Amino acid sequence: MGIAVGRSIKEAEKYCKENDLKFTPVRRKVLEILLQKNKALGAYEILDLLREAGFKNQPPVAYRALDFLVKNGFAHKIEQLNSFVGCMHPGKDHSPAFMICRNCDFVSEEEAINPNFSVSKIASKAGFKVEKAVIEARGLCHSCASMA
Amino acid sequence: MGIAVGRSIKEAEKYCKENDLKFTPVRRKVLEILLQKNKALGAYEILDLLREAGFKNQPPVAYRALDFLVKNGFAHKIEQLNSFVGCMHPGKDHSPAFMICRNCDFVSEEEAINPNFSVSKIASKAGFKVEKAVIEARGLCHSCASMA
DNA sequence: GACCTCCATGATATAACATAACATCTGCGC
DNA sequence: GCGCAGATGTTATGTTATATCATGGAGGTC
Repeated sequence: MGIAVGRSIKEAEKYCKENDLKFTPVRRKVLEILLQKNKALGAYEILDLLREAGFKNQPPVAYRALDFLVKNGFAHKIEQLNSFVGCMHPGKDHSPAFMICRNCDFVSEEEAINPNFSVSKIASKAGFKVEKAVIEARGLCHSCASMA
Repeated sequence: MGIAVGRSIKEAEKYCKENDLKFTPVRRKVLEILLQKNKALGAYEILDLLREAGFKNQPPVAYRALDFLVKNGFAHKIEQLNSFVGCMHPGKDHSPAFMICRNCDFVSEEEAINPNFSVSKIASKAGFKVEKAVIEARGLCHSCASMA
């Protein structure tokens, strides 16, 4: 396991302990999978990896764990891909924006909130109260762009 | 048919003529449905409405028409809902941001590009070249917020 | 007009993504 | 021990989307 992965897992564990959440074996394993693969994975890919690791592999197993991780900020769903990524800086209150490379499928997570950039600004013009913003860009990552 | 709907259909027709695209009966009907309902519709809802209108109703019928409309800017896919909306100002080159009301399901389309707001700004920090940006906010629309 | 090509449509099947519903187990407070 | 709440096991099904191959129809070319 990579050092960064281990650290993220430990942070998740700590956060759960502090907030009375159960960081059960399946949940931990799914988070490990997401962090280790470091790319967007579909629920059924995760399911396969769970089975390989000796867990049960009916769809609800993966979806429940993913719900938990997403709800608590340890993972995010990439709507365009119907897939999931581990969160690179859990715990922090954040507003992620995802950059999805159409060539290599790598997904990078950036911070979307800064003084010049806020979905709420657009929304307020429309009298809309934002609770959650999905920002996902498709294109080419630095390394794929330089190869082209 | 509403006046605005008729106008949008006419614009689509004109655009297709100018660009050598075939604005066929199914495609026109799907666009009409989207504009008339003025809300996000799933492919299978559209399929039902097509059947009622006397069209064939296998899934590819709807998906093909939707692909055409989305590709040419007459409609957009709302990724969070796996559904589709007619475009409020087709033809114009634009960067839409959607506001989805969790209470009434109404979807409004705003313009996301302005000097202070650009996904590309976030992306360039990461060396990422954006080709398409998905921006979708969930929350409460003005009228639902004021009722609460 | 016969022929060809291109794209749209028809039709069948299946893949991929997600959840409902209900049973069982487990940790924990009482 | 008992009951509660949340997690997991299990079966079934619902929902969204695409692959594939056959057929049709408009327009160009000879």
